Amino acid sequence: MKDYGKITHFFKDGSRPQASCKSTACWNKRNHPKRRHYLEERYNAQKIEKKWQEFWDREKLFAVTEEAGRPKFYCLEMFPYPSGRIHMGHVRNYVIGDVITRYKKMRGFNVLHPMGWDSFGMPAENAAIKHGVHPSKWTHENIAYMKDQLKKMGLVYDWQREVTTCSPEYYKWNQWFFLKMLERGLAYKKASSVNWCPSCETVLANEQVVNDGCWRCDTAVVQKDLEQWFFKITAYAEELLKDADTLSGWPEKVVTMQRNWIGRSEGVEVDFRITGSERKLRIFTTRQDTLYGATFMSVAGKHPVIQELVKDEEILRQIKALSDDPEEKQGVFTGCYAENPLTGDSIPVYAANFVLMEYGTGAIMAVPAHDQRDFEFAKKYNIPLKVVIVERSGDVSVDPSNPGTLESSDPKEAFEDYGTLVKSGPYSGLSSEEKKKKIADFLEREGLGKKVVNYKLRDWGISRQRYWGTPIPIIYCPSCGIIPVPEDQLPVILPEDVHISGKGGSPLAETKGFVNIKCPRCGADARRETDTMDTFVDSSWYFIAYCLGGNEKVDFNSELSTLNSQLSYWMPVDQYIGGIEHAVLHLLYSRFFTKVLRDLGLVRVNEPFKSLLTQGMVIKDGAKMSKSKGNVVDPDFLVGKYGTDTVRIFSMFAAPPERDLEWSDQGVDGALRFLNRIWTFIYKNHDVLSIKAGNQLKDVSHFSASASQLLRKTHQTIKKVTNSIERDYHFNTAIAALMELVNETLAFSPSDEDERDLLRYTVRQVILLLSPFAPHFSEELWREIGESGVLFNENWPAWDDDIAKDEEIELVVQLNGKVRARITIAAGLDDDTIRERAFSDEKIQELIKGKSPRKVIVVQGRLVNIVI
RNA sequence: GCCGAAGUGGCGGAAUUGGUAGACGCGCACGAUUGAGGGUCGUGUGGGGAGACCUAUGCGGGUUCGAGUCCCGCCUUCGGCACCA
Repeated sequence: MKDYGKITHFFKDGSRPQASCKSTACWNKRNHPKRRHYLEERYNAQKIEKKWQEFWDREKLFAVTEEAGRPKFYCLEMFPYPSGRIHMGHVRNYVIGDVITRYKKMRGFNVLHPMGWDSFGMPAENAAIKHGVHPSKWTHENIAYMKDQLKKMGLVYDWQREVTTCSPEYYKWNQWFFLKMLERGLAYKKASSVNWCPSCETVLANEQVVNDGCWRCDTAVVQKDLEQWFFKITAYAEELLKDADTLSGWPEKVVTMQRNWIGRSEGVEVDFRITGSERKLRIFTTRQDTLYGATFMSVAGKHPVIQELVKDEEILRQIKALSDDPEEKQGVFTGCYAENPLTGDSIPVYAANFVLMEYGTGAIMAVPAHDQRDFEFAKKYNIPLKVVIVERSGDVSVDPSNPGTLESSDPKEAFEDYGTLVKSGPYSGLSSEEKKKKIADFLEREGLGKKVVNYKLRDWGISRQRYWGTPIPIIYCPSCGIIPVPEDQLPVILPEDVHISGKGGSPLAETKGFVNIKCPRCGADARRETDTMDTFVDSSWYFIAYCLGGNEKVDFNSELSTLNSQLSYWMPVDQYIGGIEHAVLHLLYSRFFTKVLRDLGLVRVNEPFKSLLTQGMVIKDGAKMSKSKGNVVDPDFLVGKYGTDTVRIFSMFAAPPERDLEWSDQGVDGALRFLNRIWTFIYKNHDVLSIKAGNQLKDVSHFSASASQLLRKTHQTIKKVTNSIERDYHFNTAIAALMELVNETLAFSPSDEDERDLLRYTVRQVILLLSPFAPHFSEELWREIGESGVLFNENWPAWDDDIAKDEEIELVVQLNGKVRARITIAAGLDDDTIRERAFSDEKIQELIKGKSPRKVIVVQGRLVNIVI
């Protein structure tokens, strides 16, 4: 175990950062050579930040190893796509993580805080098309630049664990997972109608279509029939849903979005016999209680039954011509009739534009009286309604034989609620809920149907017709068919010498050296798969790669026991921080991958992320920062102008992390002012403060009122800052509390040596509390007050509740709930005494003169309310 | 349409279990320092009123000694889903 506490020098070569008082006005320089200033007179952020960044980097202070018995904390921020430069959203995200990391470190945790690059993806290809630079070169240059930016922000990571998803060492394992999933039937290929982005010229998964547009470029998505590879995420639908209940550290909003996305519904599948045919039409419904009310059926335009049974060309033409406008219900009568299995009624079968082939069975029974869509459809095509459920109306019981039907009363809309059944044969008079179960049982018993569970969640299509991604390790052989690349031939390297034109299809298809290959089974000429994987595959397990030591160290074939000891030490991620935009996409895929990896015996956790913090956007002038709006703030510029500590303080102070943050240049000035005031104060009081403070105060009994107050405030602040961080990472209130303490500290003038001790003690606590937020600044001041260790190896300050307790409190005296007086009393008096004090107040006596109070309420530490 | 979150000074935002509304910061005003500006420091700052006081947390009700906080009904804004049978 590293003993950080014993570091006495600063750099490995034994040199120390030089004390640097250049001020000629500094008398200490002449008179007290042994107590020289460490600080310069003025706060020069650029200078000190560079120094400490080099120091942290050189000492690798955030390199961690598993230490059995020491509590771990895995703090993770969503890794960036290396688009070229860090933006303010990154700054906010990563500063939050850095503050948590430094805080947890000071609380004694073994903190894993890694960083990497989500470096496969379209912008690299676009750059290649536009500027003729190879995606690889472009990506690696961006990574180098952005890594430097992160360091300049004072973010500390275990860079030894860095991952870069576009490197073969990394994407090899994407391919390996693919093969493992193929073996288990979790990866498969099928032809289907897919979402196609004409601009990106690639397929998109369902989750990646946002408002009918591409999640990346907003281009309208079209449907296209293609063969592509899928991951069978639906095999885990039930578990993903069930385990959503265990995500107590996640925002409820995100969990709800995932539940809705999975979209579980319980119902029955029922077979309807088609009149004059052996063909049965299977439908899915969750409202089998309305089965008696079915007056027609609807099937999707693409339903196979149409091809089988409809012979009339004109009808087929009309079905094809059905509009896909969601506003307008449209249908065509197929000429077929079906039999209701419960009533034997013959009802017409329509093709309808609102029935989805992809959900359920692609066919429904239509109950216009109890489903709004069916209702609208029935009205349009003059199909009769049959009311089978009526509202339960209090104590008025409905006579099942004569329900007073709504049929004649021409309802305006369908009655979709549960209620009491009418006109439903033997089930009449029962409640919907009761009948649902009975009918389901009956159908199952009679072989007419079965209970099923349906999900909205679709399998995850991962094929992308792009170059800059992980090659799918598959070979197509004319005689052997689809052959997986043998495991020992991984990775299938993405060739570098390709021509990227941006015109149609993947460039890999035209790269002969890549495509043409011998079949590993029979040796015949064969072709490689030229699609690459969705980049969300890369980000679905990167948090596991970090645990194993980063890019080069990942090896899932190595001894499982070694793997397991690393993974079970670090996993799950204790705190994950990132944008809400991944609420479904990345977070759902990662949960799925974790479960698959668990079933492969690689990890032991069911869920990857214990707690999730979704930070708000950074906005300016009321809108999200964007080039087109011209309201972007450049982090490089800010750090150059103010220094990163000021930027960090403002970012953490201006709003709680989950809310949007309105950027304010004047607010940043204020943050700098705050730091400057502390700096100047410590510099000016050098002769008092440069003496190292003890951890205990000697004698506080004779303290002046102002000294007692400062001591109390110090402990109150430690408590408040700690609680703000622990409770919900509300750094804004933590910093506000620190500002209050600083204000009081600066106003304090000690009157003797014990009180000077107090000042030293308080300043020491301030620096410790400030250090996660303004780390460079704090390290510098730490030296000035005679300390030598590294700040984040110090213990986080503790408070004493007895000292933090107020001795005197101001009490509000209310008359009938309105504040009428304020009295100052000693803390801890009993109710009777407090009441007495309240009544003896002159103003109160005046106001209640002659009246006798009806009631007096005493709230300890708060107020007295006299009701007259 | 359905689901969820949020509405507090000129602005960003504070307010354990219902208990002093507006902490902290920005801005603004006045004063000090300075030749001047900037910077820094001090004082003040929800609205109304000379004042005692009155009035204020989107709007309207309710519960309570007491409501930003709890309940009912609306309005607005922002997110998510949107024919899922």
